[in-house]
Amino acid sequence: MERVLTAKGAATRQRIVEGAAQLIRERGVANVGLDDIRASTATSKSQLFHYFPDGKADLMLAVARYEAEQVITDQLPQLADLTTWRKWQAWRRRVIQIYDAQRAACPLSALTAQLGKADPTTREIVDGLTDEWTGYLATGVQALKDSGEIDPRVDVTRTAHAILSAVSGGATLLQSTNRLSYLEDALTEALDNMRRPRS
Amino acid sequence: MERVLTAKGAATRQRIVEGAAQLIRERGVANVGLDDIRASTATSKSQLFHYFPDGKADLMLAVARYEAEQVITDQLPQLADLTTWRKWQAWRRRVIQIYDAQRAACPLSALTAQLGKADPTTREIVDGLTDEWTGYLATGVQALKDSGEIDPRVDVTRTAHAILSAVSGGATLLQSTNRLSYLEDALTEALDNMRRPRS
DNA sequence: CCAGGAATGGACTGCTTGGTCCAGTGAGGG
DNA sequence: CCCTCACTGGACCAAGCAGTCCATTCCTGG
Repeated sequence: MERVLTAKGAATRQRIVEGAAQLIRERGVANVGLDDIRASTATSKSQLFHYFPDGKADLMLAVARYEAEQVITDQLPQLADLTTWRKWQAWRRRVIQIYDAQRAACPLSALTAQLGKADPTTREIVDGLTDEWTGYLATGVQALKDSGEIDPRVDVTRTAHAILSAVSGGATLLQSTNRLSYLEDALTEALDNMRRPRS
Repeated sequence: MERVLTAKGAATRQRIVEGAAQLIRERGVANVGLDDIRASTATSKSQLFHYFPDGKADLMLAVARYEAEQVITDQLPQLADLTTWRKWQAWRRRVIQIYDAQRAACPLSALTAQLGKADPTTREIVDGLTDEWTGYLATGVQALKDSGEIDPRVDVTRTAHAILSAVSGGATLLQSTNRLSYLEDALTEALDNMRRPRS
């Protein structure tokens, strides 16, 4: 599976993945062919198959991995340091800023919906991203509990799930309606909710 | 644009739309061709173009309209009667039941992501659905305020947006991860949040 | 400096698929 | 009864696209 790559080869491969990701964000995966990627990245057909022997599916998987990684790194460092209420707010602003800027598709949902949902490799990528993201959020909720900033009766997992759902849903609706308010409102509510006393 | 349709013709057209919708739910829009639809609905190529003169795009739009309508009607009558807290809970159960049953794709996000996001007709369909859905939810939140079941300081629009985002995000994550807990947790939190006293 | 494998260019192929065309069939209104 | 027009069947076409192949160039270690 793994081939020997020189530094130059690795650079070309990376250029292909990033160029393909860019095109897919702009036009959607259905409207991007290998020839488009070839033209956009100044490569030739044989290079595409040299670096991705299994063809388009192989390349799309690499793009999915790249985008999944981007989703997390775009939110760093805030996502990894949710230790105080103020830092949660900073993360919230960061998330809104990211999605406001890219508008287009949340790569996560775009790729999930469009690559075969049944494909186990795709599932693995998405599951990994979801778990990692949930983990960061849960750690942050727990930190607020530990420091006494929120009610100790708060259910950590459920709260983390609710917050992630808010981001995901807000991003989906942003993409559908081009209105940012869903994401803003959903995040505001989900975060405020965390601080309200339990009954 | 509008052609004369006999009763028989209308039935055939409807059979095509429903069959196409079914196939798309199962396999995703990228993996459904006109020949698949033709085979699955026991029709011929010429019928497809007879009822949808502009071809595949035309048919896909009809499917989108059909699915958007389904999203609302599936939630009736509960969605239209959110006048007490118990009825909100009944709606919540209904939503979870629907998505648990269909698992596959939320037709909304599936179609949104895959048809051209830029296409104004698609946007119109999705916007209409979103607005209608938000409207039902906002009416329900207002009803609880009017009856005194929730704090009068609750922001109706923001709450409605947060709840819709919770459903959308929960559905997206269900589709991605095949786990129902995101939707359950997000809805539980969003609804509980509505009842908590404001500060 | 020279082999040998990595990297690149681009022509070519075969299949899939959206879309066209025309020849028939059938049912309802005059 | 029959004439018209909606309806149906399916062969056929052309374009787009993933994937193949081979010739050529580049780079690096020995």
